[in-house]
Amino acid sequence: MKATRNSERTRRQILQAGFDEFYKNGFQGASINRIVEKADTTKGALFHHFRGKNDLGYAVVREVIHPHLKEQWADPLAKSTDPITDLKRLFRRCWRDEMADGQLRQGCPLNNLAQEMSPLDEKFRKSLEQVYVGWRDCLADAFARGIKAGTVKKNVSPRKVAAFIVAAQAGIIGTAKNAQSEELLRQASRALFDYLDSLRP
Amino acid sequence: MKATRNSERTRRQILQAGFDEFYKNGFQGASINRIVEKADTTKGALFHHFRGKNDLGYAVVREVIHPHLKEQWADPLAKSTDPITDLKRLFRRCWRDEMADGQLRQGCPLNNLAQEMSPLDEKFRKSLEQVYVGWRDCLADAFARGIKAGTVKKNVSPRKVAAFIVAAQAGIIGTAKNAQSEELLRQASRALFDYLDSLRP
DNA sequence: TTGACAGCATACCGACTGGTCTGTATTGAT
DNA sequence: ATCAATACAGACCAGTCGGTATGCTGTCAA
Repeated sequence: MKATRNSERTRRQILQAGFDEFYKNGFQGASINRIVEKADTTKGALFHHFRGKNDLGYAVVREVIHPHLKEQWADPLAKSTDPITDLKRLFRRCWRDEMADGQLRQGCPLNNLAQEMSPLDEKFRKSLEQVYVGWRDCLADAFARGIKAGTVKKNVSPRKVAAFIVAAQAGIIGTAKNAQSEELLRQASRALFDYLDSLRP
Repeated sequence: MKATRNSERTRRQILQAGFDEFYKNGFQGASINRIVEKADTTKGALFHHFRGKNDLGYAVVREVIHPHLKEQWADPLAKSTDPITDLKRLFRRCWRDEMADGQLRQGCPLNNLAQEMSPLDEKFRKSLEQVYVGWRDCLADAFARGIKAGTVKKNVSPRKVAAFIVAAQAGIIGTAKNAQSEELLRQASRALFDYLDSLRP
């Protein structure tokens, strides 16, 4: 029995437990029974707040993953006029902070879900793509400002660079996770930094 | 009833059906029942040739995915002394040929399995990592030869470049699959080509 | 105080899962 | 011809899956 009935709190607990379970086992490998157990509630609550497993998945993308990514990556770059410097700092911070608590093992929650679910469920794909679009747009805008500010070469295409950086980032995290190798993470990152530096005027 | 009893043929049918099913639904989403149905055989046959679902997965990586990747990517580069030119040609061929039959929808079979299974099963991770290591080593060797032949800048680190290219390739295919966009695939690829060109002497 | 309804708990459901077991047909060596 | 051993076939199993139906309980407006 709960301390006091609190709908919003229950919902958040289910969302968080869902995120954890999806992150750990993938969406298809995730178990609703384990989710409600971790959330310290029951199926009645879950199916009261969400229409089903898929719906919970969309909500996790929208209400857990997206805000987290936005806060961690998009917001710090929102007004940057020197994206190369700022990106390198963000990457370094990410490797240092987040790799400690399991990113190297489990990879990127967004990319994990995308690789697994986007071919299987169109709504999933669209939910996830929205996050990617936001991240790419943010990067492209930052590079456009960088060009204006003279911190980036004039003849680069912001959208092209943004598309590549997002892809490279996902790929680096993914291959490093499979190799379970910080060394590989560092090697690939240094190469990415080389690429970024090649965009300087 | 089969035309004639043929152990090797049955085994190959199960491997191929397993590959198809894993590729389409992911490993956890794959169904043994569907696999034996597609392979036009029964559970008896499957469990005669393989110890279980996981064992079939390892075999698919070893005997289907690895040889295919090797033939398609590693072999053509095995003796290259101008990896930048040859890689660009291989990439272009890949986008043209394979994107037609579902690579844009389903992504890279190796990377799909890696992202899903490597955190969940150490044997899976090692099987997959072997393929990645082969691909990276092949690339690194090609760049080392390129340096000697003067087609690549002297001061680049072959291993670093190889790690980055493999990661970028996986990332590009993955993000393009999620976006379902050939345009994104081309944008990111052109940026990768820019990077490759920056390694010229 | 009393309905009315949201918020949840629990028992339960059919479908399907990976895996086992037993039986049988085919094969190759002797 | 005989005898194992191999190569399956198909019934069967316990367990888990996502999802539902029903009913109780706390909350709050009237």
